[in-house]
Amino acid sequence: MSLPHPPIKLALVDDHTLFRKGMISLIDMVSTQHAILFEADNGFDMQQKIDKANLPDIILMDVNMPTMDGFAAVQWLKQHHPEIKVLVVSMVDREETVVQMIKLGVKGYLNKDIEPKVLGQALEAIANKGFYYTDFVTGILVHSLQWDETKSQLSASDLSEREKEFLRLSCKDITYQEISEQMNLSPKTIDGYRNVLFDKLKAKSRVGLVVIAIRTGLVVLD
Amino acid sequence: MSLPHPPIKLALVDDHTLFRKGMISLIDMVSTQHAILFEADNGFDMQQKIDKANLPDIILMDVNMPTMDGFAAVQWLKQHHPEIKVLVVSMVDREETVVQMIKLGVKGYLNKDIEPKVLGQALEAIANKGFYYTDFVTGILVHSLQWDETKSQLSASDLSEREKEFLRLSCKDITYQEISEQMNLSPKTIDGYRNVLFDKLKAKSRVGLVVIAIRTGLVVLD
DNA sequence: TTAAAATACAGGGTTTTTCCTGTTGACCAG
DNA sequence: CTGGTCAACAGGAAAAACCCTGTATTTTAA
Repeated sequence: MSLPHPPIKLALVDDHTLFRKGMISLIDMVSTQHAILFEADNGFDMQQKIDKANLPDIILMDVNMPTMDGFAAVQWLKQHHPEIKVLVVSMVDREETVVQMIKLGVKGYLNKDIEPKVLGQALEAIANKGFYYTDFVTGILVHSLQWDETKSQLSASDLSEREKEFLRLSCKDITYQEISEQMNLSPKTIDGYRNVLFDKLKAKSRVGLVVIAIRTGLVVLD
Repeated sequence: MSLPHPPIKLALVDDHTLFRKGMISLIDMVSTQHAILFEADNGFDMQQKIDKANLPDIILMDVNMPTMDGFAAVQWLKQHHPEIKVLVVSMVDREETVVQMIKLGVKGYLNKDIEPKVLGQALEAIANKGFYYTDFVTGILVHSLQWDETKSQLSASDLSEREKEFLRLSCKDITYQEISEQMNLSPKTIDGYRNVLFDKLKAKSRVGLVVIAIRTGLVVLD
């Protein structure tokens, strides 16, 4: 369980001093092949302490911090030092938070209540493979992809086949005139479909129709 | 590595007889606690052979099959027997295929060139935890979430802060008049923003703007 | 410092979208 | 057989979206 030969350069960004110190002592226990370059209280502090001539390989990042939180800090890193890998270590495990962080490109997301050896595994995996995602994170990712039919008040079955076809075409960069041609219907009939869908989806305009259709998964963009 | 006590009821859907037989002998090797209820050549065949009084716990499903492929078969199962867990075992590992299958709710996705013992682990995990996702699948999921700046010809940096704001508001169910008010600009200025974005995003209408913005990740729906 | 972008705005016209009311024929149930 | 619902369609008109040309100011880069 020892880390690879070139010492891994680490940095910690977390507003709780005690937690940072605890982390460091844990890392010391699971590995000798590492160096802590700096500790920071928040994203802003990190910006000040980061040394362009000696960048860390991995930054352990908290999410909730004053002044400049984890999201802003990761975004800044992505912009200015994209080669630095971020491992989030946070107490929050809300689906939205995890997904958002993954979207921002973090290489791992650990809950603060994990076993110390998992931390070692994560650091090792990120240093070698480039990422470390637990079953917990994967589960959230999978769940976030699946469109919960129950979560959406309107089920796809509330729409007729023809209405779904109209909705699909409404999400393309074409006029109703062209939609009527592709559906072999009069533009006036299209007028009717639009009106019933405005009512069913509670939209006020075609743009509303489009965003609701996409958000609820009724229409999938190609 | 033995499977849990109540024997797991399995079924296989794959158009290659030889592969099915091979799978079965492999499963026999890694476990004694299971029963193969039936084998099917494709989704349609599966529909015929499935016995409502004795449903399988897990179905091993191929993707590419004649008559009724894996996608259609999984969709049918989701509709008619949502309690059956599907483990995809396929040769294709295209990102889109994997993501699509996960969206359909499959509990695992294995490539056909895996080690036999991984198959045993997968079956065990699906029977117990309900899912089994390899690093391979997780990697694809993570990647599919991250908007590849290079994949998209237009980077977010090609748009000014004000233009991104306009785009964001354009994806709401409001008129340009209302957008102009929210941005504290004249409707005529909004006219200008629309025109430059039509040009930059190669859209022909506001709907085109919306779908491109969402597809490229320039705008995230709330 | 000077020219080129970028930003904000206007006039005025065309096209598309949206909304309202109303008709016709098909199909289904009492 | 008849009333009720539904899909398809129309006329007509107001609102919104779209398009083109042109101006003033500010910001940026050579």
